[in-house]
Amino acid sequence: MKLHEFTPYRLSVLTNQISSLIARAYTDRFGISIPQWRVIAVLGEESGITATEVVQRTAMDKVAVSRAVQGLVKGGRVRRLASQQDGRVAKLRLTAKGQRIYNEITPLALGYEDAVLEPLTRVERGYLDAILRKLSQRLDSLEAAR
Amino acid sequence: MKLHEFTPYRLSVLTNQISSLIARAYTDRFGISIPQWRVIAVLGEESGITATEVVQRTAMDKVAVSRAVQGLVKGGRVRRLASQQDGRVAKLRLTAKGQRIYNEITPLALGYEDAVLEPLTRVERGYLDAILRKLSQRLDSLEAAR
DNA sequence: AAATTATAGTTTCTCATGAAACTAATTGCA
DNA sequence: TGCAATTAGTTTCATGAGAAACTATAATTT
Repeated sequence: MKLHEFTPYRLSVLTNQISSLIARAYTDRFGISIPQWRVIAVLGEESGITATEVVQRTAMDKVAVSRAVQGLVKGGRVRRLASQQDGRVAKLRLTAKGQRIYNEITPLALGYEDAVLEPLTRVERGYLDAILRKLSQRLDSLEAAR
Repeated sequence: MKLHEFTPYRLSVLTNQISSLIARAYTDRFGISIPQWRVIAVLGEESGITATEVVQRTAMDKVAVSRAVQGLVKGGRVRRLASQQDGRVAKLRLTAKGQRIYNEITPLALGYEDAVLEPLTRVERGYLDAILRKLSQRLDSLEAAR
């Protein structure tokens, strides 16, 4: 049993390295956390969705979404709009300020992705995509089976 | 910008899924955390090393190692031996109980690895290994450059 | 040898996170 | 209709993690 050959361990170390690299950039330049960035990203893709829909699209915990949205609302980056039909839910939209962050942060994020993937060949990138797709599906079914 | 196509995001979600699957198994069956398991794993590979050497071999934070070791000592799984030559350091060894956990947990861990990687072909596994190797190196150099 | 600097490891403080409990509103059903 | 069961979202509570400060020892400099 060699820890450094154990795939879950290798994945974990690598992912933490990538996440903290990117998290630092987000907090330094925009003062937002990764959960907040994820919320902005999905609202930038699709506006007017509810917190529950954000949960479904991001695999985030609902508590995490709740807190991220709270912070974004406080910072004037997201607006909450009470739904007419259902008193429990609120539709979420980026404010102009939120939209501006989305516009600025997107190329930054893609730049980091490029920087990280830089050493991979085109073929390796294709495999990476296929592998991630298969493993995600696999984990979903392992979780479902639990 | 599609979040679900963003590689760092995909890696992060996948890794968290794998980690919590495995963490649950460790805590349920052995009452140890992932940091504690990592310490056990390196001590199982190489006995008598110091906490600092554990830090170097695991990419863990030294605070995390300190706490993990504390818990393991308290649980009678690890023994601390003051060094003769250097009053600051302690050599760490698995106790018989710790060794037993190592022996039992290793096949369990490898079983999880197999279960997770099951949908990948032999070729994909080879690529995964190469990709992880390259990306880890890449992240090390991105961190060094910071 | 005394004073400075470096190293091993721990403690403290602050913040993030997830599970469970909770509130408020809605839906389903007797 | 009215009561039970769901659902959306928040709050509380218990952990866990990292940064910085701290203690004790060792190495280096003068």
